[in-house]
Amino acid sequence: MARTQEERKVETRGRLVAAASDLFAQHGIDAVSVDAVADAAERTSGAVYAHFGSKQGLLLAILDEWKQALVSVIGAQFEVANTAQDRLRAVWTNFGGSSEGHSTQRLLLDHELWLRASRDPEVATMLHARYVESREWLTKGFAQWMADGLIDPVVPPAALAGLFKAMITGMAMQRQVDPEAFGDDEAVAALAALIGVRVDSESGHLPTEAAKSPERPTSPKRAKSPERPTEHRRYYDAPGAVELASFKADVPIG
Amino acid sequence: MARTQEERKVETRGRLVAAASDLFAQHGIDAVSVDAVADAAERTSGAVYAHFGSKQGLLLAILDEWKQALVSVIGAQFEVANTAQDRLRAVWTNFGGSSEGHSTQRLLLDHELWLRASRDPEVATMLHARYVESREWLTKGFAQWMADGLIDPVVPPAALAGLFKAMITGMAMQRQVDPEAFGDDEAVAALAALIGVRVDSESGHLPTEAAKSPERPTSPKRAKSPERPTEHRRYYDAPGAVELASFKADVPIG
DNA sequence: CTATATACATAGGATCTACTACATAAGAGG
DNA sequence: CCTCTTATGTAGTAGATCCTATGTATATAG
Repeated sequence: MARTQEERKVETRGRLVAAASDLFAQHGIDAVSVDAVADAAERTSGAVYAHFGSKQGLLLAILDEWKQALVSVIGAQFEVANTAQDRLRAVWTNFGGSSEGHSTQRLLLDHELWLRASRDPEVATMLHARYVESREWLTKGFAQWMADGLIDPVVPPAALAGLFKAMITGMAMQRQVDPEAFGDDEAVAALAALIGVRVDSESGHLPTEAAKSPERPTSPKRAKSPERPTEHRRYYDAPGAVELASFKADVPIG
Repeated sequence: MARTQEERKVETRGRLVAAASDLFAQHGIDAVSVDAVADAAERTSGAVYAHFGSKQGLLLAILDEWKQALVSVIGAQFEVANTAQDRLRAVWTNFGGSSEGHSTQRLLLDHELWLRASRDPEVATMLHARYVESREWLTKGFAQWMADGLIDPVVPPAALAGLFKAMITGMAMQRQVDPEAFGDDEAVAALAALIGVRVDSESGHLPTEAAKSPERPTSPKRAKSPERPTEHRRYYDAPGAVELASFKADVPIG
């Protein structure tokens, strides 16, 4: 079986990155030796240094590899369900809810990287880029939802994207150490409150976008009765309100 | 200067724990050697092993030491301001807002411990205990606020405590890597939405508790007009609603 | 004042790890 | 086939780290 050198190279690189991701997530970066990674990839440490130059280089390669994969995953989740509540639930179960298997590994590795980024500028730069990308993606989604009248968030979409990710991450962390802190329903309710999901009080469901979209085309001012003093403040009332375009960075979910 | 042996022992133990906390937070647990800790405490590694038996033991001792300190800090923050909005702002600036100095170190060490807890059951047990304690404390506070009619959260107080901490932690993380993701105002707005701060629409302030408390003594059902289909769901409408007593654990802020 | 126990210091061993030269095998090109 | 280049394997080193065994000075007790 004659394989081209390029193929060989690509495969081992893939093997090494995959093995490193798994091991780093499972045992922590510092607890995993370069040799262990190479063994798991059925290669040797020589290959690691030929490809990445150092253990740090391997780490950065992992980060680079992740930029795309993540966005597409969360994107898919957002499109399957068609009530907003169900979408939130899907996202939550996928990224924070299930406390075993893949999503936990993702969470652990993400935190490992976060910690390193807080101390190593090089890692910080790459992680920041990843966050920015995912934030922009989420921002667009939320802006569309707003335009469709599906949601009525307390902050503008750009900030909403960051806060949404922050909330998911925070909730996932909490659940990891203390599973009884809150239930899935409460988690979803909290997310709903943040993004201001409009709920049909009878069905508990959001109208479908097709039916609703023409009704509120550009997120007009909500007709609120001035005599209700306990209404939540909306972002367009708030003094610190900012425009969508003024935001530049965000944090991804995985 | 004749010091009793007990005094000597207590002092070195304190020195070691303090030095370890600082160094671990600053450089990460794995990057700090036992000798480095001892040096910083002006002792030797022998003292470390005499006191804690292992590096892990030192870690657990740090966790133990922290259980109290934290609760009192956040407690103080909650009492200084008297509008709910200002209290939220105070908590946020103290734990997540400022991206330098003490609060960042706390954040880093907290994450370091969280990561270890996710892999080491022994650490997990202690961290869990710490979370439980702080959750119970927060729950009481929120329950009181609800009774005073200050807030109208989307979930019951017990879950609210966990979600509140989750949100703060998540936001602080986000800001660490991407400071431009959202502003302080948006962060506070998000917290306000979660806990359902009642805002006087004219002043933007919550009435003082003294003035408000007699008015709504036990968080009665909010008079909501049935014809407003986009109202947020409240926890007492939700199917997964749970009683306060059924919650047992929570996550501390520091 | 002597004896014992305590709290910490000192020195070193065994192990591990990131990384480096060098070796080898296999594809690429003529 | 014969050479050049590339991808990976092999072996070894220097340094760091956790921990142990033992020494020592100070406090406490009789």
